[in-house]
Amino acid sequence: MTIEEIFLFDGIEEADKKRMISCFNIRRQKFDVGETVCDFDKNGDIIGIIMSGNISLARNDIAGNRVVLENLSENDVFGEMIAFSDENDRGVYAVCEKKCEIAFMMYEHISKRCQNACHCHTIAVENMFRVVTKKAQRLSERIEILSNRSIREKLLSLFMIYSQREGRDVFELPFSLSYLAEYICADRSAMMREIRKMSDEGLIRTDRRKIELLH
Amino acid sequence: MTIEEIFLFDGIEEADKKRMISCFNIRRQKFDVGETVCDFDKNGDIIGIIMSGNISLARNDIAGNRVVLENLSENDVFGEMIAFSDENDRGVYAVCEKKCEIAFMMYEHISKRCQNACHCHTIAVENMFRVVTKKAQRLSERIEILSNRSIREKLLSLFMIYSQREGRDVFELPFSLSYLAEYICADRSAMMREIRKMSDEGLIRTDRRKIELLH
DNA sequence: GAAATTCTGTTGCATTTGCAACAAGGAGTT
DNA sequence: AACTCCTTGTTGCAAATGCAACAGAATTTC
Repeated sequence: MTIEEIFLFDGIEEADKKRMISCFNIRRQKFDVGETVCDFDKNGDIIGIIMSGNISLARNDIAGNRVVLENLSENDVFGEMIAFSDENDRGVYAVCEKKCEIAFMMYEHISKRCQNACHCHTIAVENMFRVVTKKAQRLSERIEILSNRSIREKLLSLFMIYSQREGRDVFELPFSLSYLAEYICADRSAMMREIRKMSDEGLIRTDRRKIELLH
Repeated sequence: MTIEEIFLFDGIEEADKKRMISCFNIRRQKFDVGETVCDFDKNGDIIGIIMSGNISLARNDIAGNRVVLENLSENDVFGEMIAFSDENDRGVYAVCEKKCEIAFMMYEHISKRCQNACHCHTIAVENMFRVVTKKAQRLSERIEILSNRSIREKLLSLFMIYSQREGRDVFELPFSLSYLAEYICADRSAMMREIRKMSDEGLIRTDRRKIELLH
């Protein structure tokens, strides 16, 4: 993926696009699995756009557990200005999950008006708006899942979402069961136990990541 | 609060503002406690801005429990386009918590360009962007709280956020303890028990909604 | 000011969950 | 083939949690 293809510049003419790119002062950087992509304690005003690969935003809680806040892939945006409250989120960082390339830029280039490219700026803000809206939707969806009190309800809630998304009762999770447990904020073994119980009771049928909702 | 004071029009000149308001075709409506403000099953393309009072966005889960997704007050925005995924969120509705007045408008008036008021439109989108960003921050904050596995950790996480926000170790929750339990998605009695335990262990000192973080 | 409603606080008990620990299977590497 | 790493799957046990039910305090409503 090239910088010109970033969603931020969708709908902007080539000439203007080139102008903006040099004006935005974008820095590209590659990362390997496990590397820290960005530490938000030090980089409050930076935003990153994922050109390729996967990263996750995480935090280490008081007990030392890694808590995954979000998983991001191509075309997703991250940055303290976008999603974190400036005061409270000490210790949030982005870490590479799959070899990735990130485009970094300063937030103010988007938020503040650039003298030369007024119209392009407008479109860029609209593009940005669409992305943040989608992000809010995803966060909202996760809250809906997490707001269930039992592991069983969390799972059913998530399974129904994926089932509807696929349009049928059988579907395959796009991530590992370990990750699923992390996502619904439950202990993996407790989750496995619950999945087995649900199978025994005839609620679902499963084979590894393949899930079937019965009736 | 008047329509002219809505954040959406911040930074727009009076004359333009008037033009936009008539163009946006805004409908104002008052609601009493308990009334349904909006049912998103039927109103996918509407957005509402709270002029005064309080509402909450909620969903009834499979078991019939009311699950609060968000609580909103003056100047907050809600609408399916803003925060819900169009496919999965059947059964989401907004309900009045404190006598309120809402300004309703169609989403496309903001998203689509109006022939007459191009520049104003730009500013409106920027204003909207700021609000959605703040919303994403709040959702993110709640996920951080919910991602803790125990009630104790959820409480500590929330208490620390409020304590930092106030700038000191003593603070008063802006909502009831019943609501707090709903917000952290825990059983109220279990939460009360945990609060007492934490007091006994000298972690906190509490008197109703007044909380003090010790050491 | 009385009545109704909500909020705060408590307890016993059954169930769910987390934790720790282990083991088999698959994928990828050397 | 041997090795490593990660995923899936399992279990016992202690601890945390939800549920149901109750009661006094505070707040709101009429």
